[in-house]
Amino acid sequence: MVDAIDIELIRFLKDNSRLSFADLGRKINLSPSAVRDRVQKMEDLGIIQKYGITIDNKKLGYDLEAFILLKIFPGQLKHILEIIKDFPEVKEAHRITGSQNIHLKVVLKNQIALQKLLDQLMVFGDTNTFLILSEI
Amino acid sequence: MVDAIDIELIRFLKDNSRLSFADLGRKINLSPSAVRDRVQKMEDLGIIQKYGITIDNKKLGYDLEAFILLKIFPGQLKHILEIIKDFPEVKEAHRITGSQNIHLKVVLKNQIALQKLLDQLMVFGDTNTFLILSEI
DNA sequence: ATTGAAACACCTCAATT
DNA sequence: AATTGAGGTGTTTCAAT
Repeated sequence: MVDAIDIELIRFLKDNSRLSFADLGRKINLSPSAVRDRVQKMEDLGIIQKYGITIDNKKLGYDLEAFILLKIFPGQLKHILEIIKDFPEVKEAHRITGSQNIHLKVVLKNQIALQKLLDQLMVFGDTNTFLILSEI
Repeated sequence: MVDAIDIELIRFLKDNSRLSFADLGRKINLSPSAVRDRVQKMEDLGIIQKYGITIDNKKLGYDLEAFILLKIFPGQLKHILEIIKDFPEVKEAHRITGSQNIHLKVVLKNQIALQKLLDQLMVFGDTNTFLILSEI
């Protein structure tokens, strides 16, 4: 289904998703067409889900990043699952195990924006916020 | 520094980083050269940090994803900061505020792999693990 | 900062191995 | 599955505005 060459392709695309099929082929000694077939196969199988970019949010004026754990109040879970991705500040949302049921990664301009977001989230459950100091 | 057109370009590239400059130009009515100059400017400024892909780890046999909060033992922080990214299971690592100082996102084949990872991390601090049930 | 044009590279598809 | 070759498209560079 996926062989060692596919894993190599994934490795190079993870590092730079804008590499051309020709460039990828040169790196692993394969023709552009063969590379194309393999990449398309992985797209069709849903192994490659998306080609994206990483942005430096600080440089765009979003100086605050945080993880928020939510312990949703009884009966509110279905509702919050429907609306959580409509918050533009929420970049990632996961359901998790434990006494807290939702894990968010949020990006914000400043503490005031965080406060406003927490005010909104408080309606649905108890919040536990961890500010991100740096990437490692 | 960055104007509304740059933000538009970022928006399209976030959705599909393999779009050609010509395609991007068609979407926002700009010449390929102009698009290229703007994108390169954002790369040079470090606003665009990386072109990457999103992988469906489950389809590659990595069925387990988790967040791990670490409360590092006194004197161990410097050491773990140096080695944490050498763990192949660790996909993201952040320093955070709170009584726990490090937040990890890890991807694993199964519970046994998680157990082995936790055994290694226990040396440096107390661990608190949240399994990821699903993305929202 | 943007446009336009020419040379070059790349992508795609079909035929072939 | 991979390669090859051909036609169409995209990219790059540079001069001009």
